[in-house]
Amino acid sequence: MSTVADASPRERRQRLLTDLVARYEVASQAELVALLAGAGVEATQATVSRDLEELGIGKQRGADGRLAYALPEPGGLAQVLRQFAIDIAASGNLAVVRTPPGAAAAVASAIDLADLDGVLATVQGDDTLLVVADEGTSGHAVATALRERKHANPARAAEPAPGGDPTT
Amino acid sequence: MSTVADASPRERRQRLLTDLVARYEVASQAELVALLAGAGVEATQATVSRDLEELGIGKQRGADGRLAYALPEPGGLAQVLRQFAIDIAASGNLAVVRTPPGAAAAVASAIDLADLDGVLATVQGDDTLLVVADEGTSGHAVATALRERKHANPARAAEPAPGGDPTT
DNA sequence: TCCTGGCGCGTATAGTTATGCGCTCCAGTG
DNA sequence: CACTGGAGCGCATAACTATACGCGCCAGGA
Repeated sequence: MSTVADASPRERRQRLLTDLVARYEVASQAELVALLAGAGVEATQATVSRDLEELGIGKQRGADGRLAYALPEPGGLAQVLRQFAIDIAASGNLAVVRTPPGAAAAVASAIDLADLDGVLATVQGDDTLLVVADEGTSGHAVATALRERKHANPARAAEPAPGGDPTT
Repeated sequence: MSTVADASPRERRQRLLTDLVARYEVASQAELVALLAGAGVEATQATVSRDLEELGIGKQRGADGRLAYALPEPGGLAQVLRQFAIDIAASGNLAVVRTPPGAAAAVASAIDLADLDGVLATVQGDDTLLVVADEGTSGHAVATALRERKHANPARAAEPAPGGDPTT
């Protein structure tokens, strides 16, 4: 598929965009158009807008509260799972995730940080990790949730889950 | 400080906003205004815009590529560092991060996942982790980068390199 | 009490981003 | 070759967001 030698102008532009967004605090598409032009790539704001959508790039607040373009969260759980979770199974109140050797810890802490509903704790070895389900939940449910995270694309939050809410 | 009993209308509104953004995929401020109204809170789009800035809320791509408001990244490196990195020091080609007992692994994998420039690898114990700098980089440089991540926010800060002038 | 400064917010509008429409450039077919 | 369908993109503009400005409210000092 995407060979590096493949230099369609479209791909080149998008690659450059990703790079610009990662490296600088860019606040507007007009700015991106200018930066692209500076790199010898012509494009209009409309094209950039469409590219940003395809690349999954959004706007987040910088240190000063200003909006700046940002790549899709690289530390997100979905990303980690997609990269490292070879297999996700369940037994009793446990979900079991297999990973490449040495990657279990990374997956475990990503799960911990994601603070998923129904997850009580994680323990990991080298290439395997156990996810302990809360009482009232099953390992299967947790495994399913993890699989969803893995296959559903992005990092987002939009759930019914009326229980256990810190606010309000 | 922010007592729960403190029912300033402003604070109430912002709390509600945070909640709405966390729970639903909201695409526009007009929508937020409507949702607020539905919860009995009157506000205009301008006010919402200002609130979002204060709350650090940005727009990220949802599953379908559409933009939706999103809370500041909870799993991000900055967040992890702020929460767990007690001290960041350096010696030779190493940066040394102290954490609360047991948290070193989480910080290490967050750093791994962030894929920082100049970072070759990480090794961690229970409450300490070593970050090995690339050749050509120093432990001090890495430590500085980590401190910046900790104190600044997600995106980077820099100057447009190619003489592009983002005029307005 | 009157004055003064700061904060919060609405209004109006400038600034920014998304998108309907139509054109051009292929690749695949007959 | 001519024909057809689809992808990619620019133009113009609608949709959306940020902000300059001004007003009203409130606390502190004279």
